[in-house]
Amino acid sequence: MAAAKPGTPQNQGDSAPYLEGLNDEQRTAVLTTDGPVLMLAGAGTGKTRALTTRLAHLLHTERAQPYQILAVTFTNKAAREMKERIQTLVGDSVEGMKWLGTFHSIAAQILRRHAELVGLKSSFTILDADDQVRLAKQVIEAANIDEKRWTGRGLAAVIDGWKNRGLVPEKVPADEAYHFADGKGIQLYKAYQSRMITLNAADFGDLLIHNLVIFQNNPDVLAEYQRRFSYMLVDEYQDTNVAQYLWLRLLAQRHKNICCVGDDDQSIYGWRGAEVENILRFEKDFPGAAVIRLERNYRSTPAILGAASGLIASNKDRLGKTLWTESEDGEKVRVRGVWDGDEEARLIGDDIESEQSKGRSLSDMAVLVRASFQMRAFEERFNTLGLAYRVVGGPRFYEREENRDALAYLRLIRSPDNDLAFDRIVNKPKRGLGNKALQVLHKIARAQGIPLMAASRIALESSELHAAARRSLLNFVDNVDRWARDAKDMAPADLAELVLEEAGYIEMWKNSKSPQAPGKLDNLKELIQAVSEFETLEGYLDHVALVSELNENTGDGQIWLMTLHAAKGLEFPVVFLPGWEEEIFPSKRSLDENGNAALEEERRLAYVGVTRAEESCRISFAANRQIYGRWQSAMPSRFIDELPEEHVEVFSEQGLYGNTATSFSSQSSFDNIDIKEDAYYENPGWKRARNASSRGSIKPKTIDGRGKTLSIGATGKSKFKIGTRVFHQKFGYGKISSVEGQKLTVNFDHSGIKKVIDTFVEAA
DNA sequence: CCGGTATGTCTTTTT
DNA sequence: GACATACCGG
Repeated sequence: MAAAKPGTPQNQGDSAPYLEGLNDEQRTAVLTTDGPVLMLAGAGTGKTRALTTRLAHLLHTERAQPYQILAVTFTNKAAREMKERIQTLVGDSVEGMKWLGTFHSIAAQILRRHAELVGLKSSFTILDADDQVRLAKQVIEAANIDEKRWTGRGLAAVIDGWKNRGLVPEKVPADEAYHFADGKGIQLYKAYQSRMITLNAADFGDLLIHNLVIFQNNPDVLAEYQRRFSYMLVDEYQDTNVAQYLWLRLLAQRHKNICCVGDDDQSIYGWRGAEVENILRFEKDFPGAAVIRLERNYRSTPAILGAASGLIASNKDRLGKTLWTESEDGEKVRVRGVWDGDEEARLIGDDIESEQSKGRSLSDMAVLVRASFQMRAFEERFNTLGLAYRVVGGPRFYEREENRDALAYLRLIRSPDNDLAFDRIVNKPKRGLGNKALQVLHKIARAQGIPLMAASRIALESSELHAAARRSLLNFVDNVDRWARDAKDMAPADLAELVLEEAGYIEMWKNSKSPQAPGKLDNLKELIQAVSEFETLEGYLDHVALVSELNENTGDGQIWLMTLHAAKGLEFPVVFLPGWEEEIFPSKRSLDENGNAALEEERRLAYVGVTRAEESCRISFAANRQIYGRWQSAMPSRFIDELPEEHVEVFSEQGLYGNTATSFSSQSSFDNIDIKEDAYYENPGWKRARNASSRGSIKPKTIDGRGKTLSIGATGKSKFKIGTRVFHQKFGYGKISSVEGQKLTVNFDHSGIKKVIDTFVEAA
């Protein structure tokens, strides 16, 4: 562990009321206002409190005016929360903090002011991920590259990767060109960028890249912002990518009052370009930086904290923290092995009902999964039980087909040059303007270097289109023109309604016999409702570009269901962590792509999961699971083995983790368990598991102090030998091809080769 | 031009 | 198993 080097708190004597109740470290973090500060804040250590108080302190002591503070977060939600909490501390002067927001929204603000310096107009549109892929695809098509091999999606990902690293096409290392389309990667990147300029558009990565270019080429502009931002604060610093890091470093050069807050153990966005390196390197980047560690945890019980700490200790390259708590001992972390995914959902459902019957609110409980496909089993189970639940993160509102279509209409009305919008809705609903007509328009547009709307007008004058197509296109163009006039003196919500109605778009869904149609109509109503909160169409479209969700409805009385990623920053009294199986968690795909770095990131994800829990943390794994419609056998996650056994209690039928009686404690904690609480031992699911395994006694076990971590995986010896024919409940008959501890590799007659635990097969 | 079937894909996700 | 895209036949 690196030695902590707390900075000298300036103004130590300050005794403003907002400082009350802070612990020493938090207080130091608030009062060390000048110079670079790295605040290493472990999970549940009151980070947000320290950070908002710090901002309040800067304002209160008039070290800075609200508009001189740059405060960046990653999500809109985090920005909103920060604003609200500062407001409770300093009141309305928070309104002056116009530089409080996400990286992207602040970069967009700056770019709008200087757009012409990179060849854009300040009215540029911001493209979302879907548009990016579409555009990338067009670029590939135009370059005559095999679209089967090199997809738009792939190109968009490569370009995104470069942008995350702050690389404009000219700066991409030559040897990286070969990663895509036989060396054409950079050329395609260039083509993509010039297409963006023609469209007067910027994607999310561009917002930052353009900022960097502007700052580097225009020292006067950079100096202006450097002067302005006398204090800077960055939340979730461990999630910054290189581009964001460069941006921050440029802006901080003058005053050097930059405070970065983060936790290297919670860096879980590496796959999106985040560099943990940024936080590990902070003291080198900013010599003389004060490093303040927040290590007192106010959230979880000692067992939960102990389990999490033990788990994360397997990672190398950590700055190192020792979390501690004064809270009372609570229950140990529970690990439960079950037969299959259905049973897992059933048992968790039962647990939730039993907690509920003890008076716990549903909104105090959360199910956190590795990947969203795991959610379905729980949704189904909750539905049959009649339990209210709420999915966080699911399909995003503005990414839904109908909403994107509606937005395309509005965007086209606002900027007729928006070819992407034109493409999207010119034939939606069907107007008889299919591929052929579109090809004509594209040809004209490309030949003359004009937008598709303008090309349409020319096509109408020519005879290149059939009469029917021409009539239809004329009608469409006239409509768009008329709506653009209407837009000038109509409330945006009224306009949206009028347009969708007159375009026949509402009608299209009303006539649709798709089972999803009613839901889509509801979404359109919601969208119009959302528009009505804005006074101008521009205001609305600008807002939408940087926000993917509607304002969240509160989750009172509903179980939370979300991915581990979505859970970062949240906390719940009871947390369920299902699906702790090899290949799912850690995710095989992730490991295949990024090896050990990915494994460490998966482990951090596990750490994030466990540390969300305040009182009760319940991990589970299933021996069999249906993935993509196929049954797969699964081994318990290595992360389960890494949990320190003193903090863990295993509830499972004996066979599941393959231990013989001797490798377990003979001391059973069964007698200590409140039967009402753990009624699942008598419920149908449990009985089924018992019958299915058709083996021995089922008792919960406590692990005693022999050995340091759990050994649920491959301990014990199997009684089976290579070559033995066996029978498995789900996979049928097969022959053993290898034995490793109690893991068997079996070649099943009908299900192929699988790894199974020996207690799940019997000699045939 | 449209609507049907075949084929391929399937983390994590904010902006 | 579900969904999206792609291609083919009417």
